[in-house]
Amino acid sequence: MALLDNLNPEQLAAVTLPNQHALILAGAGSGKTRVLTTRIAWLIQTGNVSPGGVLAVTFTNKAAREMLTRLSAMLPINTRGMWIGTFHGLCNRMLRAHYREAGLPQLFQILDTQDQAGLVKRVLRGMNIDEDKFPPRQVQWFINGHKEEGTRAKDVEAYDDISRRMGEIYAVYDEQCQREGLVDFPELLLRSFELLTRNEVLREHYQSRFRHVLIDEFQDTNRLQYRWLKLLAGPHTAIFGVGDDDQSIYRFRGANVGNMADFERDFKVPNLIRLEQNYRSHGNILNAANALISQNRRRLGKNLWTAAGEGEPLRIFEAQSDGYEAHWIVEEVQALVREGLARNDIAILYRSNAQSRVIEHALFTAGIPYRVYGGLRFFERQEIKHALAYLRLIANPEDDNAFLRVVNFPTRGIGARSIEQLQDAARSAGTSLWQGASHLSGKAAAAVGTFVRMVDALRTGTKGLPLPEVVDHMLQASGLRDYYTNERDGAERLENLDELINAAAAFIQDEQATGAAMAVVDADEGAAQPPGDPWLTAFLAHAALESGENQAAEGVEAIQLMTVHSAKGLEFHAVFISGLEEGLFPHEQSVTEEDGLEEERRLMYVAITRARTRLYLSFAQTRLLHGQTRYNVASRFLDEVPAGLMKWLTPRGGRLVDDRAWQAAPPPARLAKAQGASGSGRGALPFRIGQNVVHPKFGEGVIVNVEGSGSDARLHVNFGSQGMKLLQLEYAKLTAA
DNA sequence: TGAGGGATGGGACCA
DNA sequence: CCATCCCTCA
Repeated sequence: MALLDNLNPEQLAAVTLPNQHALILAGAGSGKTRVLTTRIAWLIQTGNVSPGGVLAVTFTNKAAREMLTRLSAMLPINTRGMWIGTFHGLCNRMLRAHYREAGLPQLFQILDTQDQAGLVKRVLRGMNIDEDKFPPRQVQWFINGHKEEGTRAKDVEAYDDISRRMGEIYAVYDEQCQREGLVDFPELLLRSFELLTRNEVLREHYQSRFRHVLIDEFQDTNRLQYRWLKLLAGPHTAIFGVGDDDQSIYRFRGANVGNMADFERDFKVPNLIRLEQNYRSHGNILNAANALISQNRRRLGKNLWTAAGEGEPLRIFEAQSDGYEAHWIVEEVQALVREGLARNDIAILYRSNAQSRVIEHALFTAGIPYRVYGGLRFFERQEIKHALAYLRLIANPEDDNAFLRVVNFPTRGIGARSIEQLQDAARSAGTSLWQGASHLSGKAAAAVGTFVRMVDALRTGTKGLPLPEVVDHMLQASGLRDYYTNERDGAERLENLDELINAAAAFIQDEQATGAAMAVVDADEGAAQPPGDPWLTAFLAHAALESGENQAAEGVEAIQLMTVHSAKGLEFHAVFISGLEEGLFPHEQSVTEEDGLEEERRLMYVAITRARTRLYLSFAQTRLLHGQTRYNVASRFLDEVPAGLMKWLTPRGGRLVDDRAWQAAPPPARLAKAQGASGSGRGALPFRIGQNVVHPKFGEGVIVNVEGSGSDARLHVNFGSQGMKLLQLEYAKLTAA
């Protein structure tokens, strides 16, 4: 069968397993996605299952899209009836189809993280709670944490005053969501879970429908997601879990690697297959990764190998400062590009976003195109959020969040005072702000009334129009377009608003092709047409569920800059891992966390395994972080890679810098210029190593070493009986003896 | 209402 | 250092 050509024995075994539960331990670069999609295609082609009997879950929309694309290339089938998507996307689909049973309004809307934070703040104010004692962020974390454990407000364990109060806030928050018809991300899952738990008929319907449930990135599932899967699996359902415990790097957002072991135990999984042949990296890179990860104690165990040769050694570079490190990276990048390597096949990775600035600066100065991943995405931009708020009001005027966001944007003379009156009116009448508007009197009533009439006109005026035209009309009538036209730096925002019209058009096109998100018109669930515009509702859900990474301009061929986290799943010919310093990578906060160091090591493992042929590791002796210079020790991860695999580009071990070293290697001219005044005057320390000095408190001592330079310099001074002290030159009152 | 000052805090991510 | 938030003041 052509489908199975070119699979290795383990892949083949996984793809053609009988209808039983299976756990596939898929190492980095072992063809995981291929196995998943081929498995689905094989199941369908051999008549084991119909497309409608398949449910496949991923974590990102990108992964879901990729699966669908590959699948339709393999099989001439309509993917419409298949349930392939993210956990949240599939839960949304289920809740749309059974909104009544789930206790939701038909047009419920989805809150993203920002919206949720706004609502939490509103609830806190409404309850007259001190935001210093209950920071909105923590409240949000509390609520989401409990939802992800499957715990409702009434079941929250109150072990002290704080947690009791938090529980009360949680309850009020949920009431408010229910009143406004809003559902946050964890709520999508919890609602869907509760729906299946309580409704036996539905549960059995889905259990018998889905004969094959497949899960990508099993190591990233949280507890609720695992329980959801367990609930969905009926007596005739085979679960096919694919994951890699060594690549579990999302514990901080609730992922529970233990789910893999639990799955094996709970379902007495008869098939455990390891995919250990790596098709991505050269031997030295893999061996480095293997050696590093073998330091972790809690592993299911796996060892990658490759048929490709050893390849090049890892290249290690020690820089004197973060600026040097960036400069060196740029030089290497230029050399690689000169050799003919495509720029987008080169990635520069870092542990935290703050590191990107220096690197960007160096790339920019050298005129090298680059692209930074992360940051604000399309649907998170303020102008887009504003536009979406108007659309939400068209779909559902009871949406207080949307109402508050745009009632006075663009400004129309509705100040804090009027809004307060409106909120009071709504609260005492027990209604939404929209309804509360009719209870107002005086000046506020007039201004708010104008707004309400405008939105009403918008709704009636766009009824029946194609979605892109609805958006276009809204941009005009709301005044958003005018506002950004007159705004000084509004050009880009204006472009984004136009892009929103395109996004709406593209959404409709996609939907007509695949029909994935339009659960409301999903015939086999028997849902009736909703009263509003179903396209608008679906588009709003899409905007909340899909952050819009793909809306970003692809741009020219550019160097890829990103955190190690966002590099997961990607691969490049050449990879730079920068900032390999204790405290940064591994991150300092990780050492106090349980399993923290192991997670950092897994993160490093992910980073290493991104590289196909060339891998650079670098660190800097000094780094400007949070406005002050930090003096670094090389990351322990460098010691955990066998020395034989590495080639040091700088002399090994000369970690501390003295003033002569600075003079021997002056900063490159370009960099010095870029750094301005701070680049000058280096090396001109008033002290030298070996000099005798006097300190007012410690007495006489001798300088044994110098770190850094200029005002950042730190001196190691041996004060004899007083011990060795590390003194910041700027503050220490030292005088020559 | 909105610009600007001052305090504050700073790990990583997707839905 | 930098971004963000809140508060003040014109």
